[in-house]
Amino acid sequence: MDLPPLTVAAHVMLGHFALRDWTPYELAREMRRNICFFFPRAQSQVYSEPPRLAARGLLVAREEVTGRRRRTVYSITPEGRAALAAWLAAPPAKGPELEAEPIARVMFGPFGCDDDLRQAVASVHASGRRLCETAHRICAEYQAGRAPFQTHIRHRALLHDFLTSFGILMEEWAVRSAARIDAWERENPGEQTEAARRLIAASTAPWRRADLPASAVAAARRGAEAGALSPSRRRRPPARGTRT
Amino acid sequence: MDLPPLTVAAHVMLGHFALRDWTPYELAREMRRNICFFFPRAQSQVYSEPPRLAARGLLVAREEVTGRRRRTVYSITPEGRAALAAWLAAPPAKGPELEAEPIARVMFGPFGCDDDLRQAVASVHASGRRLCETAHRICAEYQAGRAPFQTHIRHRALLHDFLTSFGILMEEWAVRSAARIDAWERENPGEQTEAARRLIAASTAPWRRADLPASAVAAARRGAEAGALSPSRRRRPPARGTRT
DNA sequence: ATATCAATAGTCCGATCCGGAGTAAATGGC
DNA sequence: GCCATTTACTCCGGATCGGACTATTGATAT
Repeated sequence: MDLPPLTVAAHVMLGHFALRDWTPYELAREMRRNICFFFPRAQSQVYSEPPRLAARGLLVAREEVTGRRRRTVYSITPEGRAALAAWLAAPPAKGPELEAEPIARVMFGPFGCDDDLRQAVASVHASGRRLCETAHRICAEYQAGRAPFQTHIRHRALLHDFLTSFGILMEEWAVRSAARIDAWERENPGEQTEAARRLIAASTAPWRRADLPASAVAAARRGAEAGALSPSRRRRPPARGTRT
Repeated sequence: MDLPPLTVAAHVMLGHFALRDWTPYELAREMRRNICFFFPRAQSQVYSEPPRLAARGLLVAREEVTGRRRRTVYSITPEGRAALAAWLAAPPAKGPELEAEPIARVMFGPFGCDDDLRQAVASVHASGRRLCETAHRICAEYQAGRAPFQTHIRHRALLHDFLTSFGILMEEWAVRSAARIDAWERENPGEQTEAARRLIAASTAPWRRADLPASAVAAARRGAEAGALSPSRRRRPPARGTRT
C-alpha cells in the first residue's frame, strides 16, 4: 500500500499535534493567532486533515462529551512523531512565497487612479500594523514567561524575528510609498521618472550579498543530497517548478 | 445573467492583457519573471483563465498559424479595461500574505535536529538571494532605459522597492538565524533562553508605529465605504474571514 | 424565568487551483 | 540529417478554498 505522500499542510498540522492534543476547533483557533501569518490554511482543512492523519496511524482520535455535544480530540502517535521528524530532515519543498494582492494592484496602477493606489498601499500598512501588534503582544507574553510553549523559546525567537521584520517592512514600505504618491502631485513627469529611477537604484543599493556560515551551507548540501535520492527520480532536468 | 465575480487571479491576468496582447504561452513566461514573486499562479491557470475572460467579453481571441501549428492570441476589450478599472477602484480583498514552509519548519524545529533547522534557514537564504538577483537585473534594465514597460516606471519603482526589501529581509534573517543556531553549541540552556529573550525584545524594538499621510488614510476610508455597499450585504457581523 | 448573544463544535459542497505528465510541431546547432 | 531545445499547448486527479449551514452551551441582560 503506497499511500500518496503527505502534503506540507498535513505536516504542519502534525507538528501542532506534537505540541499537545487538540480538537479541530481548538486547533483552528490556535492557528488564527500564529500560523496564519506564515502558513494560512482554510478552517475546513483543519477539520478534514486530522481524520486522514488518523487513518494513516499518525494520530489517534478519542470522543469526549459535554452535555449532549460531542467533540473529537486527536493525539499524535509514535509513528506520527517519526513522520514529523522525517519531514523535518528532508529539504524544504519550496522557499517562502508571497501572495500579495495589493502589490499586484500597484503593478497595474497605471490603469486606475492614484486614490486606488493609495488604497492598496493603506491595506499593506494595515496588514503590517496587525502583524506588528500581534508580535508585540506575543513578545510581552514571552518576557513575562507566560507564553504557551516557553520551552521552545529558542526557536520561537527566530520565528518572531522573521515575522516582526516582515511586519515592519510592510508598514515602512507603505509609509514611503504613500509619500511618493503624494509627491507626484508636485512633480512633472520628468521629475517623477527621475525620482523613480533613484528609488529603484536606492532599493537595490543596501544589498551586500551576505553569505551563510559554513555550517548552514554544509547542512543544506547534505539535505539536498539526501533528498535528491529518496523520492522518485525526476526524468531529464532537475525539473524547475511549474509555477509561473 | 449574474455571473460569479471574477477571482483576483483573473483580474491579475486581465491587467497583463491591458499591457499588451499575449498568447498564454508568452504570458506564462512573462509571469515567471515578475508576478511569480508576489502573486504566483500555476501555469495551467494561465491557459484556463483567458478563455473564461473571453467568454465574458473581456478579452477577444484570434488564431494565428506558424507552419501547421496554431497559437491563440488574446487582446483586451474596452469592457475588459472597464472591469480592470472597477477592480482597482474596489478595496483589496486581502493584504499581503506569506506562505513560508521553511518558517513552519523553524516553528517545529524542536522536533528535529539543528541541521534540519540550518537547512530550512539556508532555503530562505536561497530564496532571498534569487529575489535580490532578479531585482538587481531588473534595476539594471530600468537604469539602461530598456525595461519592457518604461512608461510605468513610477509604479514599477514602488513594486521594486517592496520586492527588494523582502529579498533583503530573507537574506539577512537567514544570516542572523544561522549564526544564532551555531551559537547554541557554545551556550548552556540558560544562556540560550536569555539570548532568545533578548532577540524577541530586539526584533520588536525598532517598531515605532509610523502612520500614513492623511491622503492615503482618506483614500482607504473612501474605498472601504464604497466597497462595503456594492457587493451583496453580509449577514450579521462584518464577516471575519474563514482562513485560520 | 426568559430572551438574546457570543462562543463552541462542527458538516457540507461547488468551484477553484495546483502541479505534473503528456503531446507534438518548429527551430537552431553540429 | 539528427538531436536537443523551445514553443505551444491539453488533460486530469487531487488539494484547497471559502462560505453557508446546523445546533448546543454558557453568560448577560430584561
